[in-house]
Amino acid sequence: MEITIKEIARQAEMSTSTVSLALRNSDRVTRESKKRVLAIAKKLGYRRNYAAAALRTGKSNTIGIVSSDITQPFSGKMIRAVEQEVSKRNYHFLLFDIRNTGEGDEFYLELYRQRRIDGLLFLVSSNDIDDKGIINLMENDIPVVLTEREVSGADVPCVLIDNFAVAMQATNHLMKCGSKKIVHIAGPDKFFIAEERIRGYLAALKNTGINKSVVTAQGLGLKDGYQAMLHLLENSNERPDAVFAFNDMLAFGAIKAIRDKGLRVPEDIAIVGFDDIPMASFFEPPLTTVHQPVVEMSTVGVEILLNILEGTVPADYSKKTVLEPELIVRKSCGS
Amino acid sequence: MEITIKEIARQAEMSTSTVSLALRNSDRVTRESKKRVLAIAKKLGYRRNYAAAALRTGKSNTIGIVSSDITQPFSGKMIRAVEQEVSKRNYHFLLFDIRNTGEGDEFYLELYRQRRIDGLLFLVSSNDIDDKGIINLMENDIPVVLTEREVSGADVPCVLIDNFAVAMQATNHLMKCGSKKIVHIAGPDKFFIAEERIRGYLAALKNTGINKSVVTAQGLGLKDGYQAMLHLLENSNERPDAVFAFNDMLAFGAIKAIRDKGLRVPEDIAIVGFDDIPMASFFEPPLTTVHQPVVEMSTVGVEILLNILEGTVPADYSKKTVLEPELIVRKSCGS
DNA sequence: ATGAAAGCGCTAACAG
DNA sequence: CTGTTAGCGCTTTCAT
Repeated sequence: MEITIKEIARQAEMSTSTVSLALRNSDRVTRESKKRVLAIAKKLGYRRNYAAAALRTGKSNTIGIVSSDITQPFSGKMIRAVEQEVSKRNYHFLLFDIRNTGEGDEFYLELYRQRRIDGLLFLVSSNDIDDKGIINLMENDIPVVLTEREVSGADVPCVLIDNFAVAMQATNHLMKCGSKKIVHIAGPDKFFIAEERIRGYLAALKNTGINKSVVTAQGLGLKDGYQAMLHLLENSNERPDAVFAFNDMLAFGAIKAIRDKGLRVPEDIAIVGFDDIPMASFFEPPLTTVHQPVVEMSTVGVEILLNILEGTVPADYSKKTVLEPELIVRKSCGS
Repeated sequence: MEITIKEIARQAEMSTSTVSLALRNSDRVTRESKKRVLAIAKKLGYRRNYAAAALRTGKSNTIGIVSSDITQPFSGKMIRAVEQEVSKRNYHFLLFDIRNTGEGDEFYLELYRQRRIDGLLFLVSSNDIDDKGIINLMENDIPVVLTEREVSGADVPCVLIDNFAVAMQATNHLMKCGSKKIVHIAGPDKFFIAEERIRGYLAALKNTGINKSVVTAQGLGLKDGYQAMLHLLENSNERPDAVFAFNDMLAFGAIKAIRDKGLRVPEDIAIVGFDDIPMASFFEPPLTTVHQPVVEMSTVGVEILLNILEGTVPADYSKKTVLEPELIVRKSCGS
């Protein structure tokens, strides 16, 4: 038989409402009573039935996490950070890969109503869910927090890094290393951040006399980087001497293509990646790349969402949080 | 205002109980009535309140998924497969990284009672949760399914690959390629499968005259493979000419150590990995490794668990499902 | 085949 | 500060 507050109330000789309040540490209950209730609860091994509480309050203590692609190297890190933060604050989370949830926002609306999730954290930088979708969620009073992107024209809480600035920095670094013909392998169009990084790349090259050349990869995997690079090597009349890749996997794919063509990294072509996945430092040559504060990004995202849910948003709170990435210089651009 | 079955009942001029049955497609309701109910439900945008159903039935339509380490390359794949299967059958899942859940089984018992999860799927091959813990869960009537491991002496449903046989096959392959001194870099002791692979390695070498040599890595990362290999290279009087690594990341780490010592792969030292992560085919040299049917493993695991939950376990069901891994021969052992 | 009624365990007015 | 009471939305006897 499961222990309920009714049973505790009986043993403590109080009403269930007092027990309920005591259990939630309300200050409408005396210390004494709380102590008695807690003792009995502990003795009996009482566990709150969240389903009952959820039915009554309409709150489930559960948030939804939507990931771009849980298969990507750093998604795991983000999710683990989410788990830590969420459990610290006595919440749980339901995880969704956006590639499984179909188009648009109906899925999440459904989720919100059926499962009574309290809010939604998007770990998504693509337009698999677009601005309109996000706004629609907000208009349906679903608390939403975004990482890796923002919604222009609407005040949606978000936590970002400055992709533009760091892409510029990466490109500048390549120039500092002596590269004269720098190409950018961009992420697919559907990623908002791909566009920001393109802009950073272009800005760095402005007025330098260096030609601008952007190839868009088909996806985010090794294969996509390989193909993009191969295309570049086989179809441009002038061989690039440097590549700034949208992410490390594309960079690795590109390196493979470069080597397949009998060229060397960094001697013939220098490379900068993005993400600093574990492999980056172990690859030969060790990859110069941009380290993103992914753990912090997701942790902060969760914090903001839970603060909103609990009405404890700090007074000085700004909807837009910007975190600092860092260019990690290793060997793939020469030294 | 949320739409409830009460509202549907009012509009359909039936009782809530009939509506409830109709919505769940019971055959105690006429076709006609079902059709009417469904039409109205659709028109109104009715969404079942799972919290209420959970309170009433004690079932949450939610399972718990426990992962060894969501940061590992193939955890993402497994989890995505889980998500697909689970949502197909109208369930949800709560995800836990075993490194976040602390010691033993109390955590899951708690989870079961508080959140009313219906069952638990372990995607875990380590003894972070031990046999006793698993058995304890079962004795508390929590449906449990295991992947990547079994519990000796207890009939716990599990889905496995034959680590012993394939490790043997991998080692044999190395011999076939001409290696005479084959070393095994094993996974940490806490992984059950590490021991099985050691046994396979040893069995392959039995009566061949080849010395057996097992080094245990400290962890599963690149760094750990690097250190293990370095240790090997610096401390054994006779240099190995082949390495069978517990997984691909260890293999890559080992390769780095080999190269740092001025040796070549595969000319000086041949390598076989395990897991076939995406990088394996792109690495230089492309890595010979064991491909695990991870997607199938987790999909089957979920299927079994949900079948148990819904009482639809097939008659021919065997508690132990064994899946076939496959040795993928590439270039890292010579050709 | 359908309806009436009870109740899952909890929380929240409201009263005292 | 504590108790009484009602009810969240659903499922499930038990009648009819």
